[in-house]
Amino acid sequence: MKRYNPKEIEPKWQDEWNKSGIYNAIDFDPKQKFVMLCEFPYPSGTGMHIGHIREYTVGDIIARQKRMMGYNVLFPMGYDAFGLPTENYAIKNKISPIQATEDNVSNFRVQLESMGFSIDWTRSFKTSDPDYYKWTQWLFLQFFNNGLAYQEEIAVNWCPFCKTGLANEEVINARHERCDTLVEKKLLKQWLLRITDYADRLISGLNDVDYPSRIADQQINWIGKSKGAQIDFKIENSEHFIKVFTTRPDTIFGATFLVIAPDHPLVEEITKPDHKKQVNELIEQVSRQTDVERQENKKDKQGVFSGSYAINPANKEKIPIWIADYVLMGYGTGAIMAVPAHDDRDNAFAHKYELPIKYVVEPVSGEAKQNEVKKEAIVVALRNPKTNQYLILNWGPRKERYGGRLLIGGGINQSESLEECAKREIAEEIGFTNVKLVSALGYRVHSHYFSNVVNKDVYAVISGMLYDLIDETTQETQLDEGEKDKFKLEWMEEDSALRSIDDKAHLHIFEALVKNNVFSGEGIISDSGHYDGMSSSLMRDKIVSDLDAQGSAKEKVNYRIRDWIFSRQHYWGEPIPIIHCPKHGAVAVPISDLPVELPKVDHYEPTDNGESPLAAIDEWVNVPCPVCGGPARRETDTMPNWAGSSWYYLRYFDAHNDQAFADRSKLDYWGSVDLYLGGMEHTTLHLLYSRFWHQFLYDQGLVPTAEPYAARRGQGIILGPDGSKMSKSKGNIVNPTEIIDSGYGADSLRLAIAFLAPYDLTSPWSPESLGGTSRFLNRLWTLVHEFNNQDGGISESIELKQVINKTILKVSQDLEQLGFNTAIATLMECMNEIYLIKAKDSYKSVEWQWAIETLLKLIAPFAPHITEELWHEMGNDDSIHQSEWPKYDKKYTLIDKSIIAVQVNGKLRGDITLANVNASQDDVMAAILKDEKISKYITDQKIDRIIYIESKLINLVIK
RNA sequence: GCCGGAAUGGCGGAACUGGUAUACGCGCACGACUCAAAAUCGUGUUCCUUUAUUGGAUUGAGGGUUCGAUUCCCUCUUCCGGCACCA
Repeated sequence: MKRYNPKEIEPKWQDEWNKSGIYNAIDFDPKQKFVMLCEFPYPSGTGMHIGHIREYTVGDIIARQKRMMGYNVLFPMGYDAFGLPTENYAIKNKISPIQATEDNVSNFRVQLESMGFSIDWTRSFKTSDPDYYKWTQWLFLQFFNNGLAYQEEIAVNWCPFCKTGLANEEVINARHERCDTLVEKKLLKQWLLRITDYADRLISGLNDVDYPSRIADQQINWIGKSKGAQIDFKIENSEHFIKVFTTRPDTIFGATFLVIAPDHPLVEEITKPDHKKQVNELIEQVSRQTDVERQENKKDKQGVFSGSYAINPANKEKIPIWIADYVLMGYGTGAIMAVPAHDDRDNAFAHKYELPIKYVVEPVSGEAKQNEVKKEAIVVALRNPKTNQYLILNWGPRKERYGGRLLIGGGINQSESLEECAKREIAEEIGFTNVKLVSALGYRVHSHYFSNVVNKDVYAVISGMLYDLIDETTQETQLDEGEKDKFKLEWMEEDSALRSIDDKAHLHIFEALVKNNVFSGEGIISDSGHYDGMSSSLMRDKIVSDLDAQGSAKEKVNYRIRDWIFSRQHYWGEPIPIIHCPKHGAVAVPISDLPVELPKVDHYEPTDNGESPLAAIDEWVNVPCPVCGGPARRETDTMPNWAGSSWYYLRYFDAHNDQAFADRSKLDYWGSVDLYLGGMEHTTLHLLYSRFWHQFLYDQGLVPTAEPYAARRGQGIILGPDGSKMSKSKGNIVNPTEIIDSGYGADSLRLAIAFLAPYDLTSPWSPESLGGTSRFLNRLWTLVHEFNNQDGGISESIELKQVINKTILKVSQDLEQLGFNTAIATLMECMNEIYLIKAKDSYKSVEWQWAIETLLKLIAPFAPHITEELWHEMGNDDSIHQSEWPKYDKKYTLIDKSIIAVQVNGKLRGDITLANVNASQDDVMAAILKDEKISKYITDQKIDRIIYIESKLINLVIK
């Protein structure tokens, strides 16, 4: 018998497929289309890594199965070729980036083919092809012509290692995501794309696509929409207003000062002469700070008083204007109203500079009920300073509406001060008389609860206080006889008290007093004129509309996302197709002159001065203005490497069109991508950028769909065998080419990688699993060869039909949900069972022929080479990959006998087997009583209840 | 701090809308074949107890709902990812 040798059969079939072109997609085919897209690779010098293999293997499995299911599948591949790594690689090796790209691309192509991916190579391209980037430039001009691409001088994130400006999305923890270098700020004139105009659409569009919530949430998070109000505060003795953005306009009566950013345009205007020195010092100090230092100094906020005051438009009060580093010019309006009572940062700042704190929101717990008894009350946290413990009253087990552990509390008597009340309650309930007030909560707490003392619903407005116990001598308590034993006293440390207090209002008071928490939640408005008593959510709408009526506020939505910085100061990218004319400003390069090709030069090293290396090439830079023909200069910045990938999927629909980025009829046919696989790290980069481009193109009527990708799945990272991220320095990199060459072959690798874990899960690579998958393929090989060598014997096996049909059902279901690991497990199980069946009987028959061919088809998407080989060895002439996906026969997937689990009081005590599928409860009970092993658990017991789940389980409840 | 996700044998992981936890694979142990090894095949493999039978425990921890919870609810711990002086 011939041995299974992947090295022999895999290249053979790869060649065969290449020649026959069976994987090429057909435009306008009447079959239903399916676009299976995987993120195209960046052709680096190091070749493909295992992460690529995972993504493309999974994409290939789906593409192959969909093809067998009768879809017209487009499974394309290209190369994301522009960008820094190639440029750096070329500089280092002293070759041109064009050459470096060619070399790397052909290397990738060989690797991709060695995996047997069913890619339509006729539609392949790389983003650095002038034929391709012509259209990237053309699309950029659509943005430009619609005012969505603009130039501005701004402080950009500058990577000193890569010597280029970066988009916010490329900066992770103040470092460049590619090279991990700390970024600096540099003032440069940059091209930007107005992605902020699409912020809302990028959020709402997520409702129309099938993305996992972790991806959608991350994008929503990144866009950072927050609803609030913009409020104008008039500067005293000035015509100017300071606009502040706040999400909590309901707290405006608590605004005791304003803070503006050090780089706010009004700083000079409001700074009084005798404050100038301090203000300038602050500005200088802040400007020296790097982002990292700013992060570190977060806790210690620096600020100075400007000397000016503003008028709070809500109550016309005069409040000081401060300048401080914790307010950022880059978000909102660069100015805030500070409400130290209800904001952590403002609170810290107010404490540091001794600014007033005014409470205007009071928390509420419980729900208001009809006919509540309203009362004023106090709650006291009593501390023993010697032991640092707090007194808790234990009112017995916590019931639905009363009991549990509480602080000391009680109602306030008429004409009694809070302190008198507190002292009285402590004395009455506990008996301590020598206590001292430590602090009182600045606001009250509203609590709706049920009192079992008066047997009524109570609405208490509670003042909280913290007392120290000075003298532990106990005096007789003055409780009534009945009340005495109602609670026990417990002394607790702070932590256990926080965990033990059962009532929300008491807990809030305790936490606020002991931990000095700032209350930033919702509640009831107080100390705010005629708004008192409103809920904060109602107040929020009311105050904005009232102030709006005076013209000093309006509703406002703010976004965290910034416009996309689109300039790069590098050679290896698409030139931005703009010509700067002294008379006409920035002028678009006419379409007939596209593409603006990169000049072929010897030196293209980046510069330190923020200028692109292209700026030094005079003969390329100096061109006539397309409008007036006068002397003008080309834009010398290039596009980021996210440009080419923002629309590449559309190009696959019509890859070689030189009249348009793609023909409209082909765009209409292929529509949007049906399934898009890619890395989680692109969620707020490429995935967001390309959705933005696509939405814009849709608005321009250039594409037929509103969203580019109907469904997206993010892939988990494959870690090194040691469980940590693969990296050169750790030496734990797994090289796919080595695995193929070692003799396991592509099929074993494909199986191992798909079997490893669910696609979206990060998990470590285990080299041993290749042994398992390769054993599985060997068993398949043996099965078919033994079958082919049999001569005669007839077998009719219901069992065989059942096994195969159940496998068809399960594998089809699993693939639908991208459950590759469980699909393979099912196939392995199927193989095990087939071996058991075949051991019982000779198996040359029509039925076995069908069973084995079906099994081959089910395995074909996972292991395309070996199945194609065996398919042909069984006498088929066509390709298995063009055969039809098997359908299951329902008759053989149903259960034909029942094994019923028997539980007694929920504990498994055995099982009984009945021939009848729909056995009644009485049948089952009869069988149980006959079964000694099980019935011993129920003899002499009264069966209280029987729960019977047909053909599955019976549970006998015994008292 | 905020938003996601996760926690199941020695390891990767499985379990549909609550219904026999640990499928499948790896690893390990023993056996067969072999002079021997590898490969292959067979058997076993959650843990504790026991020679075995048996019994008991078990899905990060604690509580709840239920006849029954890996699955639902509450509290907490740890880990991973994202955001973060965002007003």
